[in-house]
Amino acid sequence: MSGAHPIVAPIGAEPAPVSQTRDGNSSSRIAELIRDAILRGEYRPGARIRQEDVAQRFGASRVPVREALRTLEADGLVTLVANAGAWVSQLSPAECDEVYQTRERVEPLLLRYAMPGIDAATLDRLDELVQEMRQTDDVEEFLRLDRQFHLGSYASARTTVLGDLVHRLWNTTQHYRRAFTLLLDEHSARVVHDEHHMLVTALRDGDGTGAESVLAGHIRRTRLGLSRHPEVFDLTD
Amino acid sequence: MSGAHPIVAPIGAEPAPVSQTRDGNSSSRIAELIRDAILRGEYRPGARIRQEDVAQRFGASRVPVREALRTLEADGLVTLVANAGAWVSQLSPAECDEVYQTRERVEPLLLRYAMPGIDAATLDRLDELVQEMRQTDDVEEFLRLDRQFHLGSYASARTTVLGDLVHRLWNTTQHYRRAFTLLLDEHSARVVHDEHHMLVTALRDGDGTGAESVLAGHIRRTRLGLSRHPEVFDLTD
DNA sequence: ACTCGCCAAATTGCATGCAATCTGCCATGA
DNA sequence: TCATGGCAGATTGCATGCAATTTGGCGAGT
Repeated sequence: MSGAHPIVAPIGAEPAPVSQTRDGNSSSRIAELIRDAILRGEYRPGARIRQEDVAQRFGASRVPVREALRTLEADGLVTLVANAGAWVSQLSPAECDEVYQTRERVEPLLLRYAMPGIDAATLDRLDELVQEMRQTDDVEEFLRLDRQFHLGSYASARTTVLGDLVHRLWNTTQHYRRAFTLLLDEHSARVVHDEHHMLVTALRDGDGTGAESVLAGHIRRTRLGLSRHPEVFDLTD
Repeated sequence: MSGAHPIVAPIGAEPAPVSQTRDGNSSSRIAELIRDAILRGEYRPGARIRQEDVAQRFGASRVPVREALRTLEADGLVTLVANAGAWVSQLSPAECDEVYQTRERVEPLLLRYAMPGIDAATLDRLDELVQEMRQTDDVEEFLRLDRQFHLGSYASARTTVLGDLVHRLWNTTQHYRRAFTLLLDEHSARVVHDEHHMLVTALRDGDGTGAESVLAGHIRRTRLGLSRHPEVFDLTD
């Protein structure tokens, strides 16, 4: 995520490079591959990541792997300890709560940035996603759709730092969303779907304040739900 | 900043390493040195950073320098372009506005986290800083005191991600705060000082909501001030 | 049975060197 | 005069190899 939107196209004292992020970069590629593996749940929180393993797996030497791990550390997905190694980051209940409180304040802002760019086609697509979420029973499928729904609602925001920040917050809490989704009873699930629907309705009505408020409440509800299920953080791997 | 508070002490499937961040790490050390140089203004926005130069300057090879640059890229202080090089990041007016809007929402939250830990001694120290800011005429001194004041008011917050996030936001806007401070007329400066004083008063009264609101307004005022001075972003290096 | 200290294997940290790519300048031609 | 192509120097990207540190188990001692 980070690096996807460079803070600025470098224009400097010295001639600016062409801004074509070729990304033929081995370390960027590896960072993305490890990130995906973590988000998919292939690497689980607390699991150790050995440089040599990753290097061999992706056909590179340990140097670009180390750079990728630095990137992921800053993303909050990996915890590095000098001379000891790298582990997939874990969140304590308090830390997860912190991330959700941050999301509660920041995502409505990002949504506001996105609103001018949300057209009818986007709204229809969001409605579709709400329906698909209502119909699926598969946790992984739900997670994928939920992510598509929310990040999709932000997609038209022409931001640089804020979009990246929200992506990071989503990534660091991905595991706990997965565990929490498993615990959703039918009533809670219905509330979630209704809130999604209310969000789309507010967006369709051009009600920015309403949309912000629905979204904040939605995140808040999830945060409170998580705080009632500390067992989500027991990683009996 | 990032890495100072690992998301969590790694406790995992495999034996957990001792959490003593020895930081004898060459790349961490170099990241910090470059970060300081950027914040001091020694490297200016848009300036190119050559790996070999940094390596020689700090007595290391290019490998740890590259890792440090990756860290700083994720911090938003450096922009990397594959096969071309590293530049000190620049913010466009729109991006800076974005960062300030984010701060406006996030810093009051961090302040709320900090409040329970703010004792009388801290409040006295904050008052002292307000006085010192009133008295100084030196821009660098003011910047230093202002940073101490605000980050100091957050210091007792026992957070992990939120504290780091705020530090990052402060760092990426440091150059523009410096340029903006130069433009402050006497009236605006007085308003700033008064707001600082109001913040301490609210904190002393245990008025959390008031403190949050003063802080949000303070950041907002600065943001609007910046938007009236686009020349701050002309980097005639 | 339990603790402590030590040693070999495993792993990380980094310097070196070479290949790939880009930058900036100069020659060539319109 | 200006645009274009291409080459040499400079710079980045990465594989290799070695030194430093940690890990985990074994044995001595209590």
